[in-house]
Amino acid sequence: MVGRPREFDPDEVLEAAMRAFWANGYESTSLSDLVAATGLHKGSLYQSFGDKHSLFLQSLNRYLDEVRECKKEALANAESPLSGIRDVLHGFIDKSGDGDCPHGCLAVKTLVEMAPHDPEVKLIMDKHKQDMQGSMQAQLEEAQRNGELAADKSPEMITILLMVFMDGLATWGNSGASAEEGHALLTAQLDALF
Amino acid sequence: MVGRPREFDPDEVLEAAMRAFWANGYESTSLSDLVAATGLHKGSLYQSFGDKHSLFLQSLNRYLDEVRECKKEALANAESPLSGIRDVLHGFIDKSGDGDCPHGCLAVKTLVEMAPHDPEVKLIMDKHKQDMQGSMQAQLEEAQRNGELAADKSPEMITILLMVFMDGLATWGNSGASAEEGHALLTAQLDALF
DNA sequence: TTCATTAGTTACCGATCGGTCATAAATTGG
DNA sequence: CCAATTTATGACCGATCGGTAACTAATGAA
Repeated sequence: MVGRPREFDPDEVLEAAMRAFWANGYESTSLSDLVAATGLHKGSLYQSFGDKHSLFLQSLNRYLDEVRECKKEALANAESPLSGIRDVLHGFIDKSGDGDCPHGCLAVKTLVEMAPHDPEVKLIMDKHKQDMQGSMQAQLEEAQRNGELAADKSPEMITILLMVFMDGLATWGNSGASAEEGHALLTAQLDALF
Repeated sequence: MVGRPREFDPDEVLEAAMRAFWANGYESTSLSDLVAATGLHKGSLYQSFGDKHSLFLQSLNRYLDEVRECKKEALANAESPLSGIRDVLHGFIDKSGDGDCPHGCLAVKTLVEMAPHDPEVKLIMDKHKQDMQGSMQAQLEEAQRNGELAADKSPEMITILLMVFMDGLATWGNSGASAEEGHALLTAQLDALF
């Protein structure tokens, strides 16, 4: 038996909630904020997504899925392993700063705000880190086999340095840096490492 | 005329409050937490330090003062301009992770959590950034004059890349990296840039 | 000793927090 | 049309939030 049909698109609602968390972080985003952002009422939110923490986890996963999708696309269309890396990272900068998205990176915000004391969040972030690290390192190893990356470089170390750099760039962005500055810094960092 | 003498050391109290904010961030640190951390009552906190936001600003300034003091010492005792830079940054890693301090960096936490929507905090952080950037860049320029740093390097770019890297490292630390890993990564980053 | 002044303590404030529940509305199967 | 089921809505919950005011305690100056 089928009851009353829902009047909203769960996907749109989750997207709206994600943006709210993205803009303000977990603690500073109240249920009222989420109600305002999504357009539906408290009860409906709870019925469809569970409590605030659960809604956050779903928002976070959605965000990370988009990040991974973005990475996957960039790597698929890349001309070479090394330029794939470049494309992925420059793409992240574009995504973080474009007009309709809140500034900064939800992943970094979450890492700083929640990971230290929230095991569920930490698990998700650790998994994501593994995924990013794994694919970037694989890419660099292939670049090394192709001769695109010098043999004396360490793919693992370069990968980590790039990931740390991207985390730092997201933080740096909070003090007002633009996307262009971000691209310039990333280019310099890549030149230093390759 | 002199009234009843205060029964606590304002400096110790501010240190305790700072650690509380450091460990949990601004929003997640409630007045009850601060009362528990400092040992005094709400009323005394307000009388001596103003409201929560004001107390946070004082805690933040105290933290940043310590950071600058740490930097100043390291530079004063350095064998050369470039090793001064190394000492400062490795010193930061030691300070962030040692036993009696909360993990991570209050500055980065604050940058991520508050700077985007708190102008007073942003001003403080911008000033701090200027200070750090200025002294590091000056150090690198001197290194360049001494021939310790190659002439074709850009002191400004290296400075920013190092600051971004340190921000990233603080974030990275939230997913469980140890101080030793931090030192190893910093060494690699320095080797890439110098 | 008295009094002004400052600090410590407690009870209390309205607002908001995250979360629940009873009810109304909308749908399909019988 | 009626019952069963699901969703939407808004009133309501206790707890906690940051903040305040009234009162007590301790001090030095007069």
